[in-house]
Amino acid sequence: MSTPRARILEAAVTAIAKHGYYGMSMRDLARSAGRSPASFYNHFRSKEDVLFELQTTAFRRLLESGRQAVSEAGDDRDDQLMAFIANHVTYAADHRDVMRVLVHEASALSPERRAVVRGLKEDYFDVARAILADLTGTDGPELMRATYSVFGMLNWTYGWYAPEQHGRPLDVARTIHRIAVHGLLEGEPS
Amino acid sequence: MSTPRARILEAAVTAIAKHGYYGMSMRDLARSAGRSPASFYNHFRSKEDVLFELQTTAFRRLLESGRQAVSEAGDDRDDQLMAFIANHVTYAADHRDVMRVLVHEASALSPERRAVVRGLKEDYFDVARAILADLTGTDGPELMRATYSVFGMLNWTYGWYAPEQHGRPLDVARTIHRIAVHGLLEGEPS
DNA sequence: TCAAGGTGAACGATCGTTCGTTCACATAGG
DNA sequence: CCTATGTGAACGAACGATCGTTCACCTTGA
Repeated sequence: MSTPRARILEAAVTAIAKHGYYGMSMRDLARSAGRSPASFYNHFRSKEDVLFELQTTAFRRLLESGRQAVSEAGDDRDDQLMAFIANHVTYAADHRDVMRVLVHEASALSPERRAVVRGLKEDYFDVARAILADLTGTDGPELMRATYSVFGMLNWTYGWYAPEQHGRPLDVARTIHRIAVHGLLEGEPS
Repeated sequence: MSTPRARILEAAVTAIAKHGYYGMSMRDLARSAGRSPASFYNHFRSKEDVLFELQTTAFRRLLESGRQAVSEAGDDRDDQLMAFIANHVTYAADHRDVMRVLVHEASALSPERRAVVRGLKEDYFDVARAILADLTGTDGPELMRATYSVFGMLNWTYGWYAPEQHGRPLDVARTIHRIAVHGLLEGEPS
């Protein structure tokens, strides 16, 4: 069963990912969701509400599954990092349009709502930062640069990953984890 | 001296980076550039022309400076990679709005123009891929995953780098280069 | 019979763009 | 040294189209 709300959200993810928030018209969205533009307003109060709901629910899901994956990975920091990376890459591969909306369309929200999303983003960031802090023993700007760099590898995947060319999501996760921990030259003399 | 075209392009970069291509109105752009909306059309044929010119000139500049940096780095692959990374990070730090437009706004162009930009992107990608291929001895999907991951670290910088918090651009470049080559655990027992 | 959810039409606003005109200035003819 | 003519760039106003949203009304299932 799919409620009207769910159908609209689903169509909105696709449309926003393709054309951007401002590039998606309500008429296009309604047509994709199989209803009239007017019907939309029986389920949402405004266009911005849809974007906000998309971003918050997706981020909460990602945050929650990330925390759970880490907690199930045991005490080894390396395993925890791999679990975090694998969860993120798998989620991104399964919800590419959602990831694109998360990365691209934060600035279209009102300041208050943008702050909510930013808060979720920081919570998620801190999960990885804590692991990397223990793993590397660094802190301060160097820890921040390293954490952001790892997130760079993770967040960029939505833009290039194609299953038929780049292997399974877990292959991508392993590559990223290996680079993060050992670099490209693992096992070779430097 | 700044020509009218240059002033418009400058204002457009800022406006598109802030609101997105569809979110930037011609009236806002004209006001930021200190002229009327009508005057704009004495210098450009359409709104899309501005985006296209922005993306192509910026990408060509980045591509050219990247190639030059690599060619000046000598024969050592590791030095070449560092030169490529440093050039990219420095450019991104000096032109953050441009980088945001490059990363976010490719889909607003017509298919033909999008293909042109994609071609530049692939040329730039290949510069790094060639270095990484020699450096790691890998190829195929694993090489692709690794190259994309390095680009992830690079392209993500525009979103988080703040000079007052994260050191100089060269510090960021060194962190990324170190992770790419040796990983986070350089010098430590694994 | 009555709410819940659907719709076409229309709202005012704003979109990218064009139009007709004016202004500043450069060049050339006498 | 004037004046005439041409030109590039500026402008306010307006174009038709489309924007997000609302309204009055219709259908439908309990």
